Formats: sequence, C-alpha cells, structure tokens
Amino acid sequence: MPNALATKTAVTCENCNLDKLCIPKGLKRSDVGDLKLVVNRNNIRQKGEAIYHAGSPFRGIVALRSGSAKLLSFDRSGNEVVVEFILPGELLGFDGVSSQRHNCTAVALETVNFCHLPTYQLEALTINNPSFHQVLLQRSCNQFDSQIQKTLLSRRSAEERVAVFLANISDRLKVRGYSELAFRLSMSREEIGNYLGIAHETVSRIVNHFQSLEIIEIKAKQLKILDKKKLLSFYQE
Amino acid sequence: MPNALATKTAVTCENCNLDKLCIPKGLKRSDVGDLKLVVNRNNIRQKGEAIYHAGSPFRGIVALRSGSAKLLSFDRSGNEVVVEFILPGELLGFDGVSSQRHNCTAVALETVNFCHLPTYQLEALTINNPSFHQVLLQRSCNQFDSQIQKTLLSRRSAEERVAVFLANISDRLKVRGYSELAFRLSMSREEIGNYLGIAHETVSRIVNHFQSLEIIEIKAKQLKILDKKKLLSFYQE
DNA sequence: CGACGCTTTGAGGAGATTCAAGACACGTGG
DNA sequence: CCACGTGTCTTGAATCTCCTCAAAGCGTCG
Repeated sequence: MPNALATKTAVTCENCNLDKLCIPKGLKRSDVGDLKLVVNRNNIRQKGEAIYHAGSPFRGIVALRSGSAKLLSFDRSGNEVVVEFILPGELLGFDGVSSQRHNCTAVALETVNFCHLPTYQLEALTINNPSFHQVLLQRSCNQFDSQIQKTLLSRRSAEERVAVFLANISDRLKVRGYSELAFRLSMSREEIGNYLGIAHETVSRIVNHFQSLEIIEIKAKQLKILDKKKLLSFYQE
Repeated sequence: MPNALATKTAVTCENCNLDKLCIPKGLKRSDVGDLKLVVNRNNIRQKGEAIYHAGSPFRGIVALRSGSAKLLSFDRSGNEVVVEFILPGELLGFDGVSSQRHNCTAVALETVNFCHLPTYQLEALTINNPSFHQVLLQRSCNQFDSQIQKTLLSRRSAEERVAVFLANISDRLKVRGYSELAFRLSMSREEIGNYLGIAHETVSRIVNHFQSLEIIEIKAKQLKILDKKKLLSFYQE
C-alpha cells in the first residue's frame, strides 16, 4: 500500500524536509538510500499517549517528524521529572541503548508523527555502513552535551532558567524553519517548571514578569518574543 | 622498549585488571586483541594537570587506569562547573565526539595513569569490527544515563545529594575491587559542592552532621562509612 | 453551561547562600 | 624540628530566593 503511493506522495528520508536535522544529516546520499528502506514511517500518537515506556525493552531509535514530546524519568517517589523536550527532527530512544531497556518514558505533548528505526535494522545498517554508526554515536553524544548544558543552567537563578528555556526553544524552532519569535508553547507551566527544576508558580510569576517588562507576550499558549536580545541579556550577565 | 618488557610485565588490555569495566567489557576475546594493539598506554598526569582542555580538538577516547579526575565545564562567567568525577576503569572524552572539539576540560585530582585510543584508530576499529562501535555507543549512552540520574538528584535536598554522592562513590569503588566502606575522598568540599550544585559550606555542614549521627567518620580526606544503610535511608524516603 | 484543569496571585516559611572569622592541615624554609 | 604561611575546612549569623499552601480567575471541552 505505501508503495502504491510512493511515486507521488510518500515521504521518504530522501525528500523529507527534516533530512538536514534527522539521522540523514551527515550521511552520504547513497547511505540515506539504505536508511529509507528500513525505516517505519507514519507512526502516530495522540496528546498524552506514550511513544515508549520506562522499563520496556529497547526496540530502536525514534525520529520525530511533527509535533512535540517530553522525555520523562521518575524519582523513587514516583514523581515525574522532565528530562528533555523533543521537537521535530530530533531523535529519541538513546536512554535505552546502554541497558537495552528504556529508563525514560516518552510522551506526546500534542499529536505526533514519527519514524522508527528498529533494532535489528540498526545492527544490519551498522555492519554494511560504518558512517551510519558514526552518525549515531555523534547524536548520542549530542544528548550528553545537552544534559551538560542543563547542568550549567541548574546553577542559575529561576529567572535565568526561564529566559534560557524560552530562547532555546526559539532557536531550535528557527533551525527547523519555523518562526523564532512567535510559536505555540505546547507544554504546561507545570511541565516547564518540572524541566527547569522550579515550581510551576515560579514559572508563572517569571513569565508574567517578562510580560510586564515587554520582553514577551503570551496569550493562552501562544508566545510572542518581543525582544529576544533583552531576553538573552538575563543570562549573559 | 615496551615490547622488550611485554613478555613479563607489560599490561595490555587482555590482562589489565580493569578489563571488566573498561572498553573490553562486552567485547569478544579476539576483539580485545585488536584493541590492545592500538591503545597508547601509560600516559601520566600529576594532580591539577589537564588531560584535555575545553575547546581543543577531539583526539580520541581516554580510559583511566589509576587515580581519579574531574570533568569540568564553564559557565559564561568563567566559573568551573564539575560535570562528573571519573574513577579507574571509566572512560573520558565523549564530550568531544559530537562537534569533534571538547566542550569540557578533564583535570587529574591526583596522579593519574591513563590509556588513550586515538581518533584514527577508532575509525579503523569501527570498520573492521562492528561490535566495537556498538560498545562505544553503549558507553556514550551510559554517560547520558548518568546525567539523567544527576538531574533527578538535583531535585532533592542538599542532605540527600550528599548522601547519594557518598554512596555512589562507595558503589563505584566496590565494583573496582576497592573497599566500599573506607576510602580517600580525593576531591575538595569545594569540588563536591560544585558537582552537587550546593555551596561548599553546606557540604561541610552536612558531612559533619552525618558524623554526629555516626553514619560516617572523616579524618583529613580519609572517609569511613559506618552505616551505609542509614546513609541511603536519607534518599529512600 | 458547567466542570475540570491550568494559570495566576498572595502570604508565610524553610532551606540554602553569602559573608565573615576562626581552626586546622600541609608543605616550606629557617 | 619547629615556625610560618597558604589553602582548605568549619562554624555562626543574617539574608534571600524560592517553595508551599491557599484561593481565586480563566479557558477549554464535553
């Protein structure tokens, strides 16, 4: 069935508008050809549904095509801790590689569409194609890097954390071709606070403070950044 | 010169007492043979000296043989932030993989001896030996996992953080065959505080509090854990 | 339209920081 | 071997940031 449509409409890795961000980034054209043959496309989850659960066996790497998601862990009291937010073109699943079992849960923040690269294909690709594994290693180390950035941020004040958070989402959306100054914040205050390590009331207070300074404007979940420079100045000392 | 001694005394990957923790872990015997041929052994750094610097090009993966080290990043005011402490058998350098340039600095906390697996050998190994890259990917994802653990910890009180920190070092030393209940804390209060995201005065207060509760005993840098169960009870709610 | 969840806002309090000063340990040189 | 100086560690007091608890406002969706 997918093949019947392939001639005209099907999206493959080669013509995906995310190919500059997703796994194909850094791969040769011919290698992308190998990739497109083994990827499961068009997996859907609705808001609140899980993409995978903590504790479940690792089944492969996931690439978000549209929508956004959160990656969660749980402390031993069972409280959610948001480890990362995931935007289109970003990869998911590295939390399952080292023990072959996920230690995080990935949940859709809105309807998401994702591709899935199953474990056994992953191994096959590796053998035939060393540069593929190189790319994968790079991406996984990337995750490590971004966790270090988060550590740095955790030393700053609540105000700085919120400022950097908003600027960071803006930057990532820009790279993806969306507007960097007006977008939907699909996560709740609760989730933002949880991610930044501060109470949701604190998030709310700071967001409203930024509004009163005319740095941002927020209605419902729609965010406008009025002065990104000023926003960043909160972090740049 | 190393070859002349090889018959009797030289330590290679095959007879290294860290082979169950280091890169060889998870590799077949024959693969370890490939590895031992390309590793530079017996690199030394004195206390305070860097193993590599943030900003320098990535030259390969480092494996600590003896001594301990700290992995640092810097915030934009130039303050040190301790990202991780590294014990014997643990790997270093993943912070340089994704951009091919280190974004952390690694510094010896005492005299260290380490092995070095250079980039070009890394690539060669990958091509001839897929399982090797598999192991590398696993280790890098491990780093990611431990950063997530750190995030979880950053939500807890200062007391819990110190308790978990001490228990964690104890566990890691145990795996390495050292005593889990009596060891040298080679890092300063300052460095511990920096790692845990709390002031060094707070570390001092808590450590002394644990002493007064007869959970630990500390003289100079020598630590004795008198009641590990009680220590962990601080974290287990 | 009503209910539920998310967000806002206020007041009070707890935990950790900061600043400051003194104790201690270690290495150097007399 | 002891005196000295430097850096690390400890301890106390004042302060501050952020959290917790509580209640009200707003939006959204059946």
